[in-house]
Amino acid sequence: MEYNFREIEARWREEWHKRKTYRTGIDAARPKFYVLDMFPYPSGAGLHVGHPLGYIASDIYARYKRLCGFNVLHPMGYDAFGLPAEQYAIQTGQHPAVTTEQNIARYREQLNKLGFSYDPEREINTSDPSYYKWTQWAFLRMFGSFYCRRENRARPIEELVAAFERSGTSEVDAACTVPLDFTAAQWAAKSPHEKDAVLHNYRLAFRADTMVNWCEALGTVLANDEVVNGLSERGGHPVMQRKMTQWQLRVTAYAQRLLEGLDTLQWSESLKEIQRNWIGRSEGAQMFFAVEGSSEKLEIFTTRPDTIFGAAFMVLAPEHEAVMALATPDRLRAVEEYIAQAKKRSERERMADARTVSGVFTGAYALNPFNGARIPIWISDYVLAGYGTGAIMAVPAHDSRDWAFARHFDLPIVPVVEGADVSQASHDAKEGRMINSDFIDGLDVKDAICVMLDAVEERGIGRRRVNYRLRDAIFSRQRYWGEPFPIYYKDGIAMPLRDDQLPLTLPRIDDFRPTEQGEPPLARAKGWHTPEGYPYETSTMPGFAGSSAYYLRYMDPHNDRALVGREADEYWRAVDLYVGGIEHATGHLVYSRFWNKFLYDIGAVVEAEPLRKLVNQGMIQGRSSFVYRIVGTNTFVSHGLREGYETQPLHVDVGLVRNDMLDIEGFKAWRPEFADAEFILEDGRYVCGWAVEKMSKSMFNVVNPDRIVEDYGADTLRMYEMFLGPLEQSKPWDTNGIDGVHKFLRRFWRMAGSIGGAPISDEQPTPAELKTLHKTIKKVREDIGNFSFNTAVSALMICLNELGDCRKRAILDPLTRLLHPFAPHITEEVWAKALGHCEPLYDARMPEFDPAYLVEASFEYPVSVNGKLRFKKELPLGIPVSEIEAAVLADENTARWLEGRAPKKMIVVPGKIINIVI
RNA sequence: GCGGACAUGGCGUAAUUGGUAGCCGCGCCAGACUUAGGAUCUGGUGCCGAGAGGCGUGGGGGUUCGAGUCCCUUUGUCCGCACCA
Repeated sequence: MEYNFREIEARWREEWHKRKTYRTGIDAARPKFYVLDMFPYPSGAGLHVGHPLGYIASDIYARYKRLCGFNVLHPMGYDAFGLPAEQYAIQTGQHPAVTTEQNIARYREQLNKLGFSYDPEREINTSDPSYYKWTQWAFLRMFGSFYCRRENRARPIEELVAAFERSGTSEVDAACTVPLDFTAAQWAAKSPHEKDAVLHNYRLAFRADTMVNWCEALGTVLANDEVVNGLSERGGHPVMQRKMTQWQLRVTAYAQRLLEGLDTLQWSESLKEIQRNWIGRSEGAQMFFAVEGSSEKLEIFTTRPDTIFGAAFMVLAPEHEAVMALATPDRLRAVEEYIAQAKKRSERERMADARTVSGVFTGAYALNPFNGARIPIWISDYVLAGYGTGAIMAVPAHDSRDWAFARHFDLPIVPVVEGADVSQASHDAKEGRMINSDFIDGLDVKDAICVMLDAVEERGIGRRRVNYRLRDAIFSRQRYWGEPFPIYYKDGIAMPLRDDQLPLTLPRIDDFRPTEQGEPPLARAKGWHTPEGYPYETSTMPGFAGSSAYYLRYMDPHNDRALVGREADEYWRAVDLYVGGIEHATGHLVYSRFWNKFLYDIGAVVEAEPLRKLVNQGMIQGRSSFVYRIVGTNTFVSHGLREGYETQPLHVDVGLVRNDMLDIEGFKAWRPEFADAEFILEDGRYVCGWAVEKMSKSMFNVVNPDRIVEDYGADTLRMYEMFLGPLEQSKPWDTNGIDGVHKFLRRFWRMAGSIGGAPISDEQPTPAELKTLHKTIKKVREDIGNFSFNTAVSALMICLNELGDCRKRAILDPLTRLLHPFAPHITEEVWAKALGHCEPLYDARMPEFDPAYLVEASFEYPVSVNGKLRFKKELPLGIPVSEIEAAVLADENTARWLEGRAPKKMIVVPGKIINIVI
């Protein structure tokens, strides 16, 4: 009987649904295992063949863990808020809630066809009020908290207020936007608005003026990770720097813990490194420079306090607030012009000419705090307002950017580290001996830094300081399709809703554009205010809000009293395996860790780092096909014959190409312009060219998984996606190879599944069959453990090759279990129908190894003579070296290779190699 | 510019982690069967050479009895960060 995958797969989809096979609950008797995928944003385009790669890998792992006896939580849901649905709504008038619901239905159907073992009752949707209630709830907790540096955790804001009332800022050490200093009396004297502003300076979710990435085309601000090369990640629109009042999350308060936590995670080193760079910790000194003729001090940050005697000039960012006050009257106009020009330039323009040196002198001078030397103060956009203090001391001899600036404006370049020719380039390395540097002359750079840090603190010039590149996350978006803030405004003060007022649901509106006054679309909603008439916040939360704690919600998705109940949290605790793309390295994976650390601080969850192991699947690229049209004609020449013609390559839909051969009739029907196309064939066929490109509609290289499932079945698709190459590697999709995997499943079916062939026998397997089986079990278990699914699939194929035709239960039973994670439908069918098991395969345990057949029981020693490998000698494991030597010398092969000569020595590495030197 | 990863047949890849390079699959070649197909099965397939044999893991050098694997150097590809003081 043929392998009818359509019928088999439909049947088991139905059975799993009916039996609620993958329903998961707390089971204290079994160890738990939590396997999670990064949930998708349900875009209108549906899935292409690249999307399920990670889902297939995680499902294989989840099923494997179940077979090993674990209680596996393996859920799926939808990250449903987001910009594309809203953009689509603006264009078509279709409400995002409607399109999102349609898209989710489509995704669910597509995923369901792939045989994933998700618990359908745990599906979540971030745009569902019962879900975003808890996003709002977490936001309110952050709003009501500050970060106590002394306890190194978040504390209720009421404690801070109490401290202010008691003693002002004197006993407070808290993360803040701007350091403040006031007494209890001064606090008491503040107006409600002033007190509110002070508290926002400390809240973990707060409103403040800040430089933001403003995207005019999208009409919203964007977070740093949503801006790529000065363009918006979504849509690629230009992004400007602009000062605006925005909600923010004080992620910087957690910078150090986010950094340290990385060491406890089983993530790839490269991903950890990306996060370390993103957090960007640097140690140095904060120093104050007096300004000539002014009582104001200029505050700078440097990692190289040792080079202060080489400070030739100071540079301020154009946005620095002291700039206008510093500029002397004769320089004022030049300074103003420069600032105006800098403001006009978009982030992208600024980056584009990063190498062009520009700046103006302010006319003012700072004084070197060590020797009183006059140092001219300049402004330039190579100094960023957002990092450090927005001001630097420039040491052109030892910083390449300062060097370029000094060269351009002909400023002095004084070396303070020995052995550098600073006329050609700066000497940036932190090595060498100090010169021209007063009391630190002769010291090594590293020692000089330490001595200088002490000197700076002793003399009251400044203090040691750690700076982070990480910025606070801008948390409001001027959009409609996101979580509403549970905030209303009373006399201009942001007030939180009470927990029992949650969720604050998103009102229906039908025009999604900003208002004429430039307010967000929510300002159009009628009745968008509290019952008392106080207006609600009109911004909504950004995409990462809903995805920051979703893994917790899966543990307890229907709980309406807590984000996650205590019992569920303590049982499931953390995600044991998280699979997703590397593109979330600096976005979701930073925000999630921050969010969770906060929840941990307030006692809402029990784990500080809940994403224990992370595997990044590679991207599936497209494999585009080309036809070659002879220029000026409608004639197409086959790939191998195009030399000698002037041709223009045209993308052709990969659906019209099979094994690189063009379906000519299909091609003619594809586009009216090709209806009368003519072809120059090679060997009677039209061969297409190909190239690896991003999988996208415009390249006509999108492969839809539905079609693969239709043609080959889900089991084939699953195995082939794994077979394509290492999970973590990017690789192009190429349908060409899929027959090999499909053939394998057909052979398995013929061997184990088909009814009507030879009966399944209870005969004892031969030692060779058993050895093959156990070798395969060992290999597949190891490979799944290492996420090396491609080699696991190979091992299964080899197993069938070696077994030939074997209808023995003792072989087929374990083999079916072993194959099940990869090809769940066919194995269920074989298990129940051909092997006649009554209990579900789902509950079956993996067979234990039979030690008698372990491959390690013996070892094939490679024997080399004078370094040339000659043969392999199979010997039992664990015998002493002397016996190995004797056995090898007695071997007839040895005699042959020695050719009568006596061995000078033997090198025996137990379990490795035997070398004879003659 | 800085940081990271990678480089193996016509193609995707594998290599007991320092031990006979090329497993498995695609493609290709030959054969069988055939209702002629983009089905199935069997065998072959790194390169050069008629053969013996030689050469082969981007290039060059090194360590080692032995290197795809380790070290140095160089070239190329991909990714991340990019005036971060």
